Amino acid sequence: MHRSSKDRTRQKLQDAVVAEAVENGIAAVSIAGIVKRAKVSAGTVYVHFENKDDMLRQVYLQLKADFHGCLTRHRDEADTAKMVRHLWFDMFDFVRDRPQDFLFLDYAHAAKLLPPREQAIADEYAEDIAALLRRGVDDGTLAPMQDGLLSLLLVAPAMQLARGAVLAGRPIPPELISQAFDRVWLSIANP
Amino acid sequence: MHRSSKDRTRQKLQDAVVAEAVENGIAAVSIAGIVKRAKVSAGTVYVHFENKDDMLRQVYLQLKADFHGCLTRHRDEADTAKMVRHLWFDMFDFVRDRPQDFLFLDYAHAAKLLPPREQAIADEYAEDIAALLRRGVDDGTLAPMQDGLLSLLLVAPAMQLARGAVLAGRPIPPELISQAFDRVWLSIANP
DNA sequence: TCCTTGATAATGAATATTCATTATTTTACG
DNA sequence: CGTAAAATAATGAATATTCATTATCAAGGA
Repeated sequence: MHRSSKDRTRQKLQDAVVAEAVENGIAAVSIAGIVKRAKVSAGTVYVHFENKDDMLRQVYLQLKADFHGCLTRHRDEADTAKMVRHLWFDMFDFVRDRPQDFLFLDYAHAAKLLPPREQAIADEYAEDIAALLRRGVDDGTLAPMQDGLLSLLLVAPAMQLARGAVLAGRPIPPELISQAFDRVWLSIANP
Repeated sequence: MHRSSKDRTRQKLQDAVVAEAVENGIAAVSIAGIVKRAKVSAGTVYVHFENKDDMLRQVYLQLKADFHGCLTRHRDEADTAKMVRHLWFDMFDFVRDRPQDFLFLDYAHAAKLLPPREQAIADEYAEDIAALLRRGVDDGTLAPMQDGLLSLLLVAPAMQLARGAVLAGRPIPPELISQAFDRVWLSIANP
């Protein structure tokens, strides 16, 4: 099997999709642009994907899974305060290492790429984070509050901070990540 | 045949653009879909706008201005704590009154609709909010921190809360808005 | 030899845009 | 006033364009 070659082509396509989408917006991604960037011919796309929409969907789901895997790397950390800290910093590691992929996730969310069934899979990731945080409420580390509010207070500022930095094309200074976390912690901690 | 005044037709088109974009994603808005929804003929679009992209841009800029005007309605309130509270609750008023328009703004942001020149105009709104908050730092009400962090801590959770509620199609209970504000306030207030 | 990819061209369906015509409103002038 | 002319808005069928997709054939590597 010439498997490795096939995988590499797929990865080239995925990277090209991300780059095109980030540069011009998802609405403007075209097969022509993608194959030009990936240095691949048009027909090759249809060896790997059913069609353009399928390609966008698959890339999105793949990155979404990568991202969530990165965020929850330390889900087994018993000390909730530490676990939440890891969650925060791991997210910025992903953003530092794969800024384009991160932006694509951000854009794709607003582009209605997924049909309900697959959207439900994506939504489970958010629910998974919420469940992790509930552990913190149960053990008294985090303040009890309405469902979903906790993850919102934690995740929204992080995403916004990352988005801003990536768009501006500059790295996020570690001390800013740290400072932001300290402020956010004030809003979610159990006093 | 009955003719409505010019700006009534324009408004119908704008509403149709928003509705179509929110329903299927901005990538999928088509002239056909818009004119069907607005109950006007295809040619009418080109009476009001140069072309499809121009229409999307103008709608976006209009809504962006509306939204910012709503947020900063109480910019002259001398008591910064009160002013920030107003900012928060006025935003949710906008979301309650015009949920579709709000979602459109959210989607459009990720769709690279604007060329740099016009994007700069849109960016000034964020800078305006940041400036308002700096007043709060100067008078000791808000905690001093890195540039932009303050507005991020305030605005990101609000947007996320609103987005979630609108997508789920349910109104945001006032006490949730209030509770969220109290938590966010902990992260931005000067102790 | 078989599988994957590259290059190129052709197809056609979707859809953006044009424009001559019709409808309505506003203005000007008796 | 009343009404003709001018200005403006809207129409929608016709046209132009874009672009995803398919087809074909050649080449290269395991």
